[in-house]
Amino acid sequence: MSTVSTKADDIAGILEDEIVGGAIPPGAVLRQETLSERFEVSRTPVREALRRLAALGLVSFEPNRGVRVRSISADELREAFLVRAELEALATEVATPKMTPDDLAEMDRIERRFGELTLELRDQARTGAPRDAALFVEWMQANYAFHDVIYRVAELPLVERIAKGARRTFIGDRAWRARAELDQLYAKNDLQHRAIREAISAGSAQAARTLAREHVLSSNRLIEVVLETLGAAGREPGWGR
Amino acid sequence: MSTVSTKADDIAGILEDEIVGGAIPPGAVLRQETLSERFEVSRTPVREALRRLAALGLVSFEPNRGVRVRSISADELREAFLVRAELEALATEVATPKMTPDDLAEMDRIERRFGELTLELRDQARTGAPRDAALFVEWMQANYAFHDVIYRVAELPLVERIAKGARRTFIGDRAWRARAELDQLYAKNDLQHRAIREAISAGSAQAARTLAREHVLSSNRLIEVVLETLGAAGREPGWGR
DNA sequence: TTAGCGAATTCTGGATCCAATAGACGGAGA
DNA sequence: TCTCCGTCTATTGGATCCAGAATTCGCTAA
Repeated sequence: MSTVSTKADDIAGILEDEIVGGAIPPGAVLRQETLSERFEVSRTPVREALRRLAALGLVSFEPNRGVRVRSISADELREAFLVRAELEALATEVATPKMTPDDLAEMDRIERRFGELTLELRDQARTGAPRDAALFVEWMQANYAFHDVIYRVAELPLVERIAKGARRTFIGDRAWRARAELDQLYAKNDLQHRAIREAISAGSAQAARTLAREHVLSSNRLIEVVLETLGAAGREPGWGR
Repeated sequence: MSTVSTKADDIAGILEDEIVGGAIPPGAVLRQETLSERFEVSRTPVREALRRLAALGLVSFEPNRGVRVRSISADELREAFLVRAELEALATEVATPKMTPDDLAEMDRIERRFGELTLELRDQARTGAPRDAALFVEWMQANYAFHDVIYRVAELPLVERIAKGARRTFIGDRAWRARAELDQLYAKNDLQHRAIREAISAGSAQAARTLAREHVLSSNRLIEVVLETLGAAGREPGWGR
C-alpha cells in the first residue's frame, strides 16, 4: 500500500519539522515564491501547506502581508508545560494498569540508555567540553522515547497529539546555551524517570500520575533557567523584504 | 479597525460552526465544486479552508478522493472528556486565586440563570413535553458561559483553545433523544456548578480543581447514557456520489 | 533637511485552466 | 450469470494568470 500524499502535505510536513527543530527560526517570514522555488512547485500547494501550519499554530497569518514563524513568549512556554504536565499525568495514570512485562522491559532499556546519555551530558557540562549537538539530540530523543512508551500503552491518541504538540514549543537547540546551569536538572530528570517507572511497575496509578505531573513541571523549571540565561533575545525583525 | 480577513478564513469559520453545530452531519462528504458554488468563489479558497479544517481534525482528507466530516467514535468522545476534565481542573485551580468580587458576581448571575434553565429542562423531561431545541441550546450556552468565566480569569489561552476544541465533540442536539434518562444528571450538573463556585469563593484552589475535574467526568457519564440510547447509529455512507 | 505625497514594485489572494486519479459503466468471455 | 477488463466521467491536485493590497522609493515643496 503506497500511502499517497499530496505535495501540500509533504511540504507542510517538512516545514513543520524545520520550524519545531529550529532550522527556521521564530520570527522568520515565509515567502510563498521562495518556498515554491525551493520545493519546485507552484505557489498553490505552498499556500495550502501554510494554511495547515497556521491552523496548527506554528505560524501566524496576516492577510495580504504574509506568514511568519510564531515566536513563543515565555508565558506561552510556561502554559505549554502546564498542559503537558496535566496530560502526561493523565496518560501515565491510564497506562499504569495496562503495562505488560514487555512494555516495562522496553522502558527499562530506554531508561538505561537515557541514564548513560545523561551522564555524558553532565560530564560535558562539568568539563566545559565543546557542545555536542548530536549528543543533546540523542538525549532528547531518549527522553521522548521514554514518554512515548507511556503514550503508546495508554492508547489515548488525542492526548498524545495535544501533548506532543505542546512538546514542540521547546526549541531544543537553545537549551545548550545554558547548559552549565543545567547540570543538576539533568540528573533530576533521570531520577524522576526511574521513579515513574517504579511506580508504574508497582501498579500505583495515582503515584505514577503525581510523579509524571511533577516531572513535567520541573522540566518547566529547567526552561525558566534557559529563558533567564537567554535574556531578552526576542527581536521581531519586521516585515521587511 | 476593519479586521481584514481572507475568503478562505471566512469559509473555514462558517464550515467550522456548521460542523460543530451539527448542521453538517458526521460522515458527510464536502465537494469542492459544491462549496465554491455556495459561497460564490472559486475552488481555490475553498480548498484552503478545507486544509484548515483538516488540520483542526474536523474533517479527514483523502488524497484524490475528497474530504469528509469526521464522525467521532465513542472512544474519541470519552477521551475528549478526559482531556477536558484535566484542563478544566487546571484552569479552575489557576483561576481561583485570581477571582475578583466582580468575577464571582458574574458567576453567580450565570449560575442563577443556569439553575432556572435546568429546572425548566427537568420539567420538560418529566412531563414529556415536546422537545424545545431553543431551550436546550440556551441551557448549553449558560453551561458554557459558566466555564468561560473561569477560562477568562485563568488567562490560559492555550488551555482554553484546546479545551474548547474538545468541547465541540459534543454534538449538542443529539443529547435530546435521551432526555428522559437525563433528569437527575441535569440536576447534578447544577449542583456541581454551585459547589465549584463555592470552592472558588472560599479560595480553595485544590478543592475547586477536584470539583471541576469530577464535574466534567460526570458529564462524561451523561454522554455514555446518550451513546447507549442512541445505539449503534454509526453508518459510514461511503464515497458514492 | 525633512515631511508628505504618489508612482512603482513586490507580494498575496483568488480565478481559471490543465493534468492525473478514482470510481462507474458497459461489453466480452468463461 | 458472473467476472474481468477497458473506457468514460466526475472530481481532485497543481500550474498559471490576473487583480488588489502593502511597502518602498523617489520626487516635490515647505
